[in-house]
Amino acid sequence: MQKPADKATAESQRVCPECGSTDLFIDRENGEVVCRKCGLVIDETMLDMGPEWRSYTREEKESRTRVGAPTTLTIHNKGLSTVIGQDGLDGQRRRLTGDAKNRYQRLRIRQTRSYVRGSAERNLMQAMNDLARFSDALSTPPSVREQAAAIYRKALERDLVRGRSVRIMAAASLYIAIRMAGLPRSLSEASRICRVKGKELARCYRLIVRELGINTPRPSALSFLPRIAGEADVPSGAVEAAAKILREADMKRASLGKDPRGLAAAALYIASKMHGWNITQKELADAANTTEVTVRNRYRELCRALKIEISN
DNA sequence: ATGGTTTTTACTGCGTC
DNA sequence: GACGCGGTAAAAACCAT
Repeated sequence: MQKPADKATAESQRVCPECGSTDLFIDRENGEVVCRKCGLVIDETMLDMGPEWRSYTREEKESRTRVGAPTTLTIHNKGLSTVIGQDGLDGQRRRLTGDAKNRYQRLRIRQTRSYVRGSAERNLMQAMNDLARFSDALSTPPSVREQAAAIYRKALERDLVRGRSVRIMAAASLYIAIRMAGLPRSLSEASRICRVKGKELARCYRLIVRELGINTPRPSALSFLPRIAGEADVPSGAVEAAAKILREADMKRASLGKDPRGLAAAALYIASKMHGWNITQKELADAANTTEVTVRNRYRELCRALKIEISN
């Protein structure tokens, strides 16, 4: 599914494929390389936390229906379904003999018995389509998209999709994959870009996570730093400083239960202030998609918790 | 449903450019 | 006066029970 570590070797002189910037941020915390300009995650060593399609032992592997790694999960099938007509004519539009008619009748029955599968294929086709668009819009790396596809297939298998919108379930699968990879994307962001209702996205997200027993780590404020910094035009030196602040805050348990984006914005605010760069709270709040008030509150808390003071 | 926590909305006062 | 900042109260959103 994904290659292990063969390309984690030389990330020194890389260029962002999205915007061409060479200003890449190597986030050792998450093992990612992130473009400071546009926030694209270029490379990440993703943990495959996929629930069941991974096999740990030989017997397990052999008991799987899909043996070995599938080439890709993002293609619904190879277009190999066939429909058997009912008009009692053969390929040359001649009448079939009674014998042949019976044979085809049986075939048709067998095929309609597998109707579930046919419908599942249609469903998958639609879902993979949406998934492709969404992952494109959210510029997620291919591995995440694969993961999302796997999650969706699993959800479909478990009959979680019935009665729900394919679009939303696809978006939810993608968002889960994003969370599993620890990418800096918020739910509201995902819902905006995928054009689905945030509430419903959250519902489907929870449903899948619960039913499939996936555990999604809380998004780290660290992972949001490069993006917010880029959007607010904070000098990149501030990112490291802010990261330091956040790590310390984590250590002191000062960041529990707080929105990571607000934390990241506040840390950047402190960092830039200490360096004499003037970035306003509003700019950071906008970049982080939160409010001034939240930035202020986090700012205050961080200062108090870390006992650092800004001269001013 | 309910209560606790967090974020948002809206408004105010203060200092400075 | 507009702007950035700090603070607060109340509403809304969220989460677990």
